[in-house]
Order: sequence, then C-alpha cells, then structure tokens
Amino acid sequence: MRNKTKLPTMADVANLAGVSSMTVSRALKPDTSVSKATREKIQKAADELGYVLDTRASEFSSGKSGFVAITIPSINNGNFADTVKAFSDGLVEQDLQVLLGYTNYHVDREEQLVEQLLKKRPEAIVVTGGMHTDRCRLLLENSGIPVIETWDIPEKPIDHVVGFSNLQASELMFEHFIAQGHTKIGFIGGDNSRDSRGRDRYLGFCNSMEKHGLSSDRVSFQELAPFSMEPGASGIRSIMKEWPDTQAVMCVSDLVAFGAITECQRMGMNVPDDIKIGGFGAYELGAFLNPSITTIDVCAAQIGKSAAEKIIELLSVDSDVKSEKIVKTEPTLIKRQSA
Amino acid sequence: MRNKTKLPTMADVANLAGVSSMTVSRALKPDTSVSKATREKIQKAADELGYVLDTRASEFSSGKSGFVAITIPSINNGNFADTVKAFSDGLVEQDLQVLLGYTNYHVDREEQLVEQLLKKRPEAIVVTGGMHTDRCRLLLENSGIPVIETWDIPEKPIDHVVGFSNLQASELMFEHFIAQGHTKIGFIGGDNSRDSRGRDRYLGFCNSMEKHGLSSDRVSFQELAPFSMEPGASGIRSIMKEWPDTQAVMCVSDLVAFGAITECQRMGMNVPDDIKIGGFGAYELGAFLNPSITTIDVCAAQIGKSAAEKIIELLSVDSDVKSEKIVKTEPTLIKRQSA
DNA sequence: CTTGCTTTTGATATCGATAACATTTATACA
DNA sequence: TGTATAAATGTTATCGATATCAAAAGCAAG
Repeated sequence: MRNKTKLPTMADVANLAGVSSMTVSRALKPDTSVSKATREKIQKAADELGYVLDTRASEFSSGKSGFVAITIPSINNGNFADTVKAFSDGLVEQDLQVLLGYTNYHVDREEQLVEQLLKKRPEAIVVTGGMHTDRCRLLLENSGIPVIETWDIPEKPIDHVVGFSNLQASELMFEHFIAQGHTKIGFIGGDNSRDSRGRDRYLGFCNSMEKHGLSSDRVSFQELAPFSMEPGASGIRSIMKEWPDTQAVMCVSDLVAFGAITECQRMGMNVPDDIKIGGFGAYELGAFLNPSITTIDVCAAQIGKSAAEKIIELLSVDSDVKSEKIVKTEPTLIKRQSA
Repeated sequence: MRNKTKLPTMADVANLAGVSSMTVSRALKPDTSVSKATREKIQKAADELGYVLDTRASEFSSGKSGFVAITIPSINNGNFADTVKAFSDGLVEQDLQVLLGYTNYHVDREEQLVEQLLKKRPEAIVVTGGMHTDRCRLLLENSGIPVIETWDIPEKPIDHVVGFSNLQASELMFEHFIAQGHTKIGFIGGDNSRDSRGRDRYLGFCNSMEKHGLSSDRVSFQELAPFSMEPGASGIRSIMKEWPDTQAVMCVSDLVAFGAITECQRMGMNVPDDIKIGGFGAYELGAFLNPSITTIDVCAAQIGKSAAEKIIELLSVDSDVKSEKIVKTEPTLIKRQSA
C-alpha cells in the first residue's frame, strides 16, 4: 500500500547530499548562511528524493506553528468569504497560513471547533461575534495567544475587537424608511439565540420603532441556516398575511431580502412601489437583482484586513507598542431601488 | 506579554495529579484503560491548569495527523460550499478534521497550496478538478497518501476520482435548447485556461452545435473570478450586440446566468419570451429569481459525500478491498422558467 | 604564512506527546 | 488462600526538525 512506504526525512536528504541534517535544514529556508554550492547540492538531493518538509516536526521543534485560525459562521456566505479573503491576503506576506473553520451558527459547534483549533497551537485566533459558551470563552482567555472578535462589538470583549455595532447599522435602514414617511415597518430575522449579529439588527429595529413611537410588532423570525432565500419568502408571506398594510420591511441579510423581494413579485406586488424591502450586507447579487437591493454595507473585507493588520502588529517582536483594543468600522447605507 | 507565558504541558498535569504523563495521555482519550478515580483526578488537574493538548506533539509522536486536506477554487461559491459541507459531515464520525484551502482558480496558487498542505502531512487530500501544474501533479503522486480529484473526470487521473463529465452535463442544456427548436445558440464562459470545468462546458457547447450542424460562434468569455454577475451582464450585452437574433444562451454557472438574466431585463427583454437563458450548478438563488433559472444539477453535495466515503474506505485497515478508482455522479437538467 | 575575522558546517540537546514494553495492582476462581 | 488473568500504571525510547553552541574553513591584511 502506498502509505506504508515511509516518506524521506531530512536525514535521508542529508545522507544523499553528504552533509549534516542541520545544513539541510538551513539550506531549505531562505536567508540562511549556506554556501551556494552546498545549497544546490542539497536542493538536488531533495528533489531526487521528492522530499517535502514535515512541518509537524518543524513547528514542534521551533515552537511556532506558523498559522492563525479563523472561525466563521458559514462557509457559504459572501460577506464572511470577503472577510476571510482579505484576512488571508493580509497575512501571506508574513508567511502565516490561515486555518479556517465554520460553526454553522452554533455556539456549541464553535466551542468544539475552537478547542480543536487551539490544540494545533495557532499563533492567534479570530472568531466571529462575541457570543460564546462559557467554556469557549475560557479556552480563548487561557489560550495565551491574541484573540480577535469580529463583526460585532461585544459588551465584554475577550481581548481585541474588529467590528461594528449591528444595532446602529440596522438603525440606518429604519431611519431611511422613516425619513421616507413610512410608519408601518417590519423586520424579517433569524434565530436570535444563535446569531447575535442578527439579534442586534432586530434590536436596532425595536430601538428605532420605539424612538419614533411606532409599533415593532411586524416581525417574522425564520429558521435561516443553511438556507436564506426560502425563509425570506416565507417571512414576507407571513408578514403580509398578518399585516397587509405594511409599507417597508428590512431583512436581516441581502439573501433574505432576495427571497422576500422575489416572493413579492410572485405575489403580484411591485417592489418598491407597493412595498419597500431593505437588506443587509451589500452582497454582489443585491446590486444586480431587479429591483436592486437597498442595503447596509458593513465593509466585510475591511474587517478581515484590519484583523490581519492587528495580528501582524501583535505578533511582531516590539509589541510593547500597545495597539487599540477595539477597531470600529463604519457601516453605511447604500440606497438602491428596492427601498 | 501573554504569549511569553508558557502553556502547561502534560507533564505539568501529571505532576499535579501525581501520576506519570503516560497515564495523563491515556486518561485524556476515550476507551483506554485508566481507572475511573485516576481519570477524574487527572481531569480535575487538567481543568485547573487550563490544559489543552498539543496536537502538534501528539501527531508528531503518533505519526498520524488526524486530518484530511481539501482544496476548492473559491470559498464563496455555493456549489463548492455544498461539497465541502457534505465532505466534512461525512468525516466527523471518524475523528478526522478537514483542512480547507482555496486556489482562486489559479493552478500556480494550487501548487503552492498543495505543497503547504502536504507539509502538514494530511492522511488524504482532495483536490478540485484535474488541471494541475506538472510539479503539483508530482507532489500529489509522491505524497504517499490517497489523492482524490473531484468535480471532473480527468483523462489521466492521479489516483481516485469522484466527478462527472462537465462536457456531457452541458450538452444536456443544449439538447434541451435544440429540442425546443432553437438554432441560434450562444455560450457565456470564463477563462478556459484557468478553469477546466468551465472549458469542458464550453466544449460541450461546441460538440452539441457541431452535432446538429449549428454555428458555435456566439460566444463570450469574461474574466469571472472573483465576481460572476457583472461578467454575466457584460457577456449577454456583448452577445446581443454582435448577434441580436440569438435565441438561447447557456452560462457557465447560475451566477453568471443571474447577471445575464437581470441584464436582459434591464435591456427591456423578457426572459424566456424574448430569449432563453440557462445556467449551471443549481444554486439556491436560481430557484428564487423571477424567472427561475433552468439549470444543470451536478449533485455538489453528493460529490463531497462520496469523497468522504472513499477516504474512510481507503484509510481503513482492511483496505485490501480495492475500491473503484472512479466514482461518477449523474448531472441532470432542472427545467424551470428561464429556458 | 600567520593572525584575526567572517562564513559555513557540524554535534548535541530538545520540543511534548505516545508506542512499546515492563511492572504493579486488582479481580476471579479454584 | 493462592494462583491465573486482566486491568492499571510506569519507564524508556522515539518521532523529525531546529536552537544553540562549537568547530572548521575561507579570507583579508600585515
């Protein structure tokens, strides 16, 4: 069987090249003092054997793992994908790899995932949101590495934060609705116990309504993960059935808004003439749908970029330079056709 | 600084619990012979110290890494997300973690990624597609672990394959167009040198056209990654400009079809009355758009599931049971409104 | 060709866990 | 109660690379 054959080790390469394994170790990494002739000889031997460095041994020996971990709720979500992409891009220069895990919006799954990741001794860890199980929180606090919570501004941060107030961000949409003269406003959300960002957007709804003396009854909560569009369709159906005079509805994400808008069309309603629908997240599809989706841009990529920069700073040797614990990004309203 | 504080080791736990570190090692994994009293004592000590196992040492010592690697072209793609999700789900039972990397549809990036992943000594590796650099191919061949190519059926597979013929799959759509009596048919694709699956779908177009004596001129290739919708819009504009009498167009993915359909609407055309548009991949959004997108379902989740099953089989001790090298899935046409 | 310096290479200990084997303790049953 | 057997625990060597320190080789200038 193939995997019975033992893979060549550094010692094998050293033997073939007629040097010590220490010299091989040096030759295989850049900017180390090895003569050109030796380095070439070793490279040749390594190629001949098909040698691939065993980072497990390497990391173990040197004490550093060379990677950072990041957890996101869902792998199939344009917003988080943007964050992860910017995060990775920001770290390639530093020879830091990114280990990605997703939680499916479950704190229990997050706890399990964080533990698995910490066992691999990352040099830093980025998590999405500030909602964790007690044990997960403890694990992160005791991890001995920089921890960054993102996409949220937790009341009691574990360590560092790169995020924004989902509550304030969603208020932007409601103020927009109200400025247009609407008073019968609704909200379609998900499972507030599982998704703190969604919950905060709902709380923004409640806040805005209360501030203007409006009712915050017009609400539908749907089971979102792993799908979003069908729940958006169900949500708007249920709202229109119970409160047919609803004038404007904000959805917890553009994907939900997409389901809601297309369902309105199927019900024979015109968006935005008959009803305004707002989204959240500035997904690519929102710009192309007819009508295009009015949404909140939360700078998903910026979050990843800032998190990467923070990590580089925190891991640099002269990290006595105290960096700000909390980095805030500024969500903005993107006014398009749907609202 | 936090990360100067050394984390507790197994020896620390052993000391505190008054046992040997070997006993700690045993106590921390299930179904090993440790007395209940000792196990509890050790668990208590571990909790007290906030001990987290160092899998780097563990893997290194035991020789097995406990994870499998998978590479996909893009993290933000519903199809690949489905594959990865099914793949992960199929492996949790086996205590195998999944390490995910994405290539951005670049073979060079793939080569780099595969090398990085192999350095971590996974127990198996899954790659998307059969297009690799020579060196990447060599790395995989010499890796000593099971290799599974997916989403494609390469002419010369490296090892195992779970996939389907993109060429035949796309022909389903063109046969559908032709059965409806259309003769002026087009195709919107991406960069064929980077995406072999897209290229094969284009080749299916050429095949079908040739078979029925039709022109295969009506083609637009767009730069897709990392966006798909705007290219779809550009693509349909360019096709309609050059060949205004085009009756039906297939797009290389549902996301591109989305851009194309919505652009048709903006140009004042009705889909499907004025033009038929087909997609590929059966993405969630295709079912909800008005008109819903006629597409090819390629069973993305099934591919992940089969790959996971294959790996479990290949890694099991009694793997002299020779499994089929190639597993084929059967794409099907989903007839909806757009074509 | 020798002194003093830099560059290159080598020897050895080590990282933290586990495999393999050895030993002790508990348990069963004659 | 003693012996056979199983269960629990301990000891030692080891995985593959690298840090650290030591030695050798190369090189410039006198």
